[in-house]
Amino acid sequence: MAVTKSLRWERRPDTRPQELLDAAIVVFAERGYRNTRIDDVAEAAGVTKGAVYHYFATKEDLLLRAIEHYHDRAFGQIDQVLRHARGPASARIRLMMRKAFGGADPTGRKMTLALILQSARHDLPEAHRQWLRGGPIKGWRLLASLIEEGKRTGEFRADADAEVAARVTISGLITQIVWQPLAVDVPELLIDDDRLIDSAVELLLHSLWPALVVNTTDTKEN
Amino acid sequence: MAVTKSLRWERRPDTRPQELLDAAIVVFAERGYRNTRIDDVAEAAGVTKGAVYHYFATKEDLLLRAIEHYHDRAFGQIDQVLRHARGPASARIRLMMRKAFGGADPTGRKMTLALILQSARHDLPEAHRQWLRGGPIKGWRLLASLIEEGKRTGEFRADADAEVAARVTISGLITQIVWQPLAVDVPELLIDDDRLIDSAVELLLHSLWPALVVNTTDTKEN
Amino acid sequence: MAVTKSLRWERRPDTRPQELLDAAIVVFAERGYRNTRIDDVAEAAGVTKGAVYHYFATKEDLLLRAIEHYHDRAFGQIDQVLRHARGPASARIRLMMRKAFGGADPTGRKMTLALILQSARHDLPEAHRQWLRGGPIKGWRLLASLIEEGKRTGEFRADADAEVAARVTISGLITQIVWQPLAVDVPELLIDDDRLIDSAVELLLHSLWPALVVNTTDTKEN
Amino acid sequence: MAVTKSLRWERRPDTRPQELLDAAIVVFAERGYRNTRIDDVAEAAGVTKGAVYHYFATKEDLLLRAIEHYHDRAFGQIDQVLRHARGPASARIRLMMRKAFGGADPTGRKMTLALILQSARHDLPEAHRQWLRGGPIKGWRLLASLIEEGKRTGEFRADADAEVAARVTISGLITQIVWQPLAVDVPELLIDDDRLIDSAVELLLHSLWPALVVNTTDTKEN
DNA sequence: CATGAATGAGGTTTCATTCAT
DNA sequence: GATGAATGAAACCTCATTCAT
Repeated sequence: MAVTKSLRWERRPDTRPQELLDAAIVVFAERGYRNTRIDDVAEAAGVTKGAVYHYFATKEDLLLRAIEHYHDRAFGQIDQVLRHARGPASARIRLMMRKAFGGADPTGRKMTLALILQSARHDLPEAHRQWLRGGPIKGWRLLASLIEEGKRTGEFRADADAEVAARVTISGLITQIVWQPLAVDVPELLIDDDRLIDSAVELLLHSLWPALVVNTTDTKEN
Repeated sequence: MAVTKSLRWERRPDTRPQELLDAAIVVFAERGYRNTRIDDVAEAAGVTKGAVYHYFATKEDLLLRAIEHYHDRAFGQIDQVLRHARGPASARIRLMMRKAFGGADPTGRKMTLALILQSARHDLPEAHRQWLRGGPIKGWRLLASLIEEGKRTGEFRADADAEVAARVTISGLITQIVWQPLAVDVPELLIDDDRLIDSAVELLLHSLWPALVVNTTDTKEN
Repeated sequence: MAVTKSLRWERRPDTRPQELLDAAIVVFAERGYRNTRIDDVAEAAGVTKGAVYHYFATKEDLLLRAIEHYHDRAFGQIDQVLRHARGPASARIRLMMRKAFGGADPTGRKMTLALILQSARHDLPEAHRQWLRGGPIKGWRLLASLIEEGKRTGEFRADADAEVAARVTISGLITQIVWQPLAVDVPELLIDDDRLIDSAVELLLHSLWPALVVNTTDTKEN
Repeated sequence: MAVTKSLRWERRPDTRPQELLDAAIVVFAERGYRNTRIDDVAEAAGVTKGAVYHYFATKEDLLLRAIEHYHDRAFGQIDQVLRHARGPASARIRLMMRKAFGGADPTGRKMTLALILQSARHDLPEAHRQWLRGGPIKGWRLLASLIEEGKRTGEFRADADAEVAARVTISGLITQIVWQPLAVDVPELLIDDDRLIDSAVELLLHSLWPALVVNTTDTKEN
C-alpha cells in the first residue's frame, strides 16, 4: 500500500474521520466511554467538538464506528492465519493464540476494544454484545474447535472439556491483558506479555495432552 | 398479609441501612455504578432519595460501604477454608476453587462485586484497585502458592508456570461468571456453573501434573 | 431575680427555648443565617433538630424570636439612660454612645444582632428592615436629637449637619464593630473597642463645637 | 426596532461574557450572592444557564470575575486622584472623598461591590477579605495618611485620632450608601448622596481642625 | 469544512420540614 | 417532650447535541 502522506502535510479530507477514530479509540480506552467527553476526543484529534459531529452523528455512533473500524484488525486476521495453517492441532493453537494476543494494537495498547467495551457494558449493551460475539466468543469457539480436532486425531485427551478450556484460556488472557495498564498503580498486576501468552498456551496444551502414560509402569506388572 | 405500612413510611431504623446496601449492590450490578441514579437505589429500597443521603454521605460512599459490607462474604472465607485444609495440593486447589467460585452470592448473583467494580474502573479507580488487590490478585496468589507447594512435593511438574496458571484460571473464571448474566441476550455465553468450575480445575490440574503419570504405579499397590 | 438553678441540674421545661435562642444567636452570628442549618443550632444547644421544631415553627421564626429576645438588651436601655441623664448635650452624647456600643453582648460578641441581620438582608428582608428601624435608625435619630439640643443651647455650632453626623458616626461604629471578628484573618481590621468608641465620640464632639475662635488673633490687629 | 434575534440565539461572542458580568453584578446586588440562582443571572442576560457555564466555571468564579472586573472602576481611581493632587490636606481630603463616594457605579448603583460582598461574608470569606483589604481598609488608610499629613503641617490638631476618624468616616459612608436602596421600604433611610458626602467631609474636617482657629490671622493679610 | 456559542435534560447533593414513635 | 427517619423541593454543575456563522 503506497504511502501518499508526504512530508509537507497535505490535507486529504477523508483523512479527518480516520484521525477522529484513532483519537476516539485511544481516549475511550484511557478514560472509558462514559467518562470521555466529545471534547476530549476532539481535543485529542486536534479539532473542536463541532468537527466530530460532522462525521459522526452521535457519541455512540462514534464509538460504534471506531469499533467497526478496528474490529478487523483486532480479530479478522485470526481466521486467515488458521485457514492456511496445517499441522497438528497443538501447533495451530500456538499459532492462533500468538496471533490473537501477541501483536500490539495499532493504538499501542493491546486489547483496546476489550478495554473499551468492558467499561461500556451498561452504556452500550448492544455494542457490548456484538463485541462478545465477534471477539471473545468467536475466539473461544475457534480455539474449542481446534481442541476438538486434536481430540479427534488423538492428539488430545478425549475426555478434556474443550469448551471450558477454550473459554477460560481466552477470557483469562483477555482479562489479564486488559488489566495490564493498571499495573502502574497496582504493580502486582504486571506480567510480561510474552510469558503470559506462551505459558498460558503451554499450560493449555499440557492440560489437553493425554497422560501419555502409556501406563509404562503398569506394563511391567502385566 | 396485614399491611402495617403507615402513611408515609415504616420506621425500621436498624434495618434500613442494611436494606439500602442490599438494594445498592443489586442495582449497581444491574445498571453499573455510573448509570445508577441514587433514586434508583432508593426506589429499589422503597424509600426516597433523601433517605439514602440520611445514611450515606455520597453516592461513592454508598458503593464503598456496600463493597466493604460484601467483601468478606465474597472473599474472606477462602483463606479460612485453606487454612484448615490438608492433603495433596490438588485436593486443596479443588477445595479452594469450589469455595471461591461455587456458592451463590447473598444477592443471588455470583461475583457481584466483580461485576460492579469492573464497570467502575474509570469511575472509582481507587475502589477498583482495592478490589483487584483484595479479590483477583489475592485469589491467584493463593492459587499460585498452592501450585508451588505441589511443585515442591513433586505432585506437579517443576517446570509449570504457576503464576500464569493461577492468573489465567482465576481471571478466566471470574470473567466467565461475570458474563453469565448476559446469556439471556447472548445465549452462546451460557454455561453451567458447576461444569465451568469443575472442568476448569481439572484442566488446571492436568496442566500441572507431570506428563509421565507416575501415580499409575500406585494402582498395582492396591 | 432569684436564681433557682441549683448545682444538681434541675430541668425546668421553660429553660429549653431560652437555651435554643442563645444557641441560635451564637451560631447565626458565626455562620450567617443562610449557612446555618437547624441541625447546627440544635447541636449547639445540645438537642436534636426535632426539639427545635417543638418550640419554633420555622427557621425564620427561630431567628425572629431570637432577635426579639435580644433586641431589648441591645437597644432598650439606651432610652432609659438618656431619660435620666441631665447635663450638657456633649455629656449625654458620651453617655449614650458608651451605653450603645460599650458593653459586650450577652453572647460575648458585640453587635451580634447587627452581625446577623446584615448577613440576612436578602434572606429576611422584613426582619432586616425591623432591625434597621429599631436599631441603627433609632440610634442615629436619638443622637441627632441630642445634637440638635446642643445646637439649640449654643453648645454646638448651629450650622453642623446633625443628621449626617449622627448617621455616619452610628453606622461607622456599627460597621467597625461588626468587622472586628474578622480581624483574626485580616489583622488590619483590629482596633481596640474603647479607643474606637471614645475617639469617635470625641471626634464627633470636636466636629460640633463652635470654632470657639473668638478670633483671638484678630483682636490684636483690630 | 428590527428584531435581529434569530431562532435560538444571537451570536455576539465578544460581548457575551461582558454582558454576563454586568447581569451578574446587578442580580447579585439585588438578591445577594446566595439567593441568586445561575438561572437568574442567565435570564437577566437573556441566555440560559448553560451559556453562563460556557464562560464561567462555577457560580463563585462568576462572582469573582465580576468583582475583579469592577474593582478598578470602583477603587482604582482614588490613588490616581490623590497622586496628582496638591494643596492643604483638607482640600485633598475633600477631593478624595468626592472621588471615592461621589460618582455612580457603572451599574447604576453605588457601592455595588460593597453591597454584594457584605452579603457574601459567610459564603465567600476569601473574596470578602480581599474586598475589605482592597476597598474599605485601603480607603481609610489613605484617608488616615492624609490626616496625619495635616497633623504634621499643623493644619490639623495633633491630638486627633486619625485612624479612628478615617475608619468611622469611611465605613459610615459605605454603610449609609449601601443602605440607600432600602429606602424604598424604609423611607427614614433616605438621604441625599451629595449632602451625605459633603456634610460628612465637613464634619470630619471640623473635628480635625484645632479649636483655636489660627487661620483667621490670615484674613488680616488679605 | 470547522468553529464554538448556546441549549437543556439529567444527576448529585443540601436541608427545611414533617411526623411516627 | 424529644428523637431522628424520611421527604422532596431546590440549586449546582455536566455535557451531548444543535446550529449560526
